[in-house]
Amino acid sequence: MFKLSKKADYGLIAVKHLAMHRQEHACSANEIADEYGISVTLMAKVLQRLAREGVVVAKHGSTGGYQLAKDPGQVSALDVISAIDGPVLITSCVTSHGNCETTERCSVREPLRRVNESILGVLSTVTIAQMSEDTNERALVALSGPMRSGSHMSSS
Amino acid sequence: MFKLSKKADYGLIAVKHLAMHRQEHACSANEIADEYGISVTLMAKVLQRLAREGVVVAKHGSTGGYQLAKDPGQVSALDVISAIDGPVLITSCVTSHGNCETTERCSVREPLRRVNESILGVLSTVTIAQMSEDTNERALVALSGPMRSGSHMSSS
DNA sequence: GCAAGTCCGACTAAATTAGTCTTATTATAA
DNA sequence: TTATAATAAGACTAATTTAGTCGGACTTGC
Repeated sequence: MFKLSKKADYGLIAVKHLAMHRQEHACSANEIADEYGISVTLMAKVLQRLAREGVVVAKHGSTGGYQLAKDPGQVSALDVISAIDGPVLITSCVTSHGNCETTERCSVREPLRRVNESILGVLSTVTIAQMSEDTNERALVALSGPMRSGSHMSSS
Repeated sequence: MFKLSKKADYGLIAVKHLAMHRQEHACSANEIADEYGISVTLMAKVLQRLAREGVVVAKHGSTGGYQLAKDPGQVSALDVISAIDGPVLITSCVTSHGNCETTERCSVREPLRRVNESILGVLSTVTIAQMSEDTNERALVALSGPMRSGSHMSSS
């Protein structure tokens, strides 16, 4: 399809959570997973991947957990997504070395490469800090009423 | 991941081919698949999907084949992709009715929805006509030399 | 030193996607 | 009218990707 993997999704949730508890203690995978009703082991897996890629830092031991490695304003959604899923490429053809078997005859490659860069641009623009701000707004709205339908129509 | 499906890829190739042979006879699935070295049956499957969605029109019979339903300038990459893969949604949460189990607690939904719309915007901007133009440029360049590496660095 | 709690990496299972095969339908051409 | 060449559609298999699990290693605190 054209979808973010669930892991990347969880990764964004986790990183956002860490951003909002930045000044406090390190958050364990257990704590985060519990808060959002996600499988603990799966969340742990996502976090350790983020740690390996340097997005978060892990602290071992009984009081351990994870913390953001950088300032929330310095971490983009693209950083998180590509840390978990690898480089964002909308087609296999787009990769630097990648030539699919259709190679020279395939003329959609160049236009798609341009589209790919646009998407990278969008994703790298959005920072964790922005996503956290947005959360606060929504939380306030949620307090004033349930607000189910309406207010968001997708342009299909 | 975050990748276009192969079928969508093939769909774009096929539609582009049809755009470039617009004034001529209808192109059969066999002809297109052969030209790009793709499995005939798979290409047929992709084309019949595009026909069902109204992107191309099918002509039965011995001199039959496929033709573009609209002007190449009126068909966007998004039209082709969503015809084959369904609506483009970067997360399952983004859908109109869709509430993942994390529902209210998940605060990444709104920011991601915005990102999703940006991507839709990019994809709907690119038309088949543009992609065909681009092809012609590349063909000319290909004549003057192999040109392998260089000229495109991805921002990773 | 010992125990509790955490991270880490390899492994297995499930779901999605890619691709194939077969049969039916349609329209042209002889 | 009959043969031929094309699309249409569905079931089916295989491969890849993604989701989720398990046991081991490490660090802290008692």
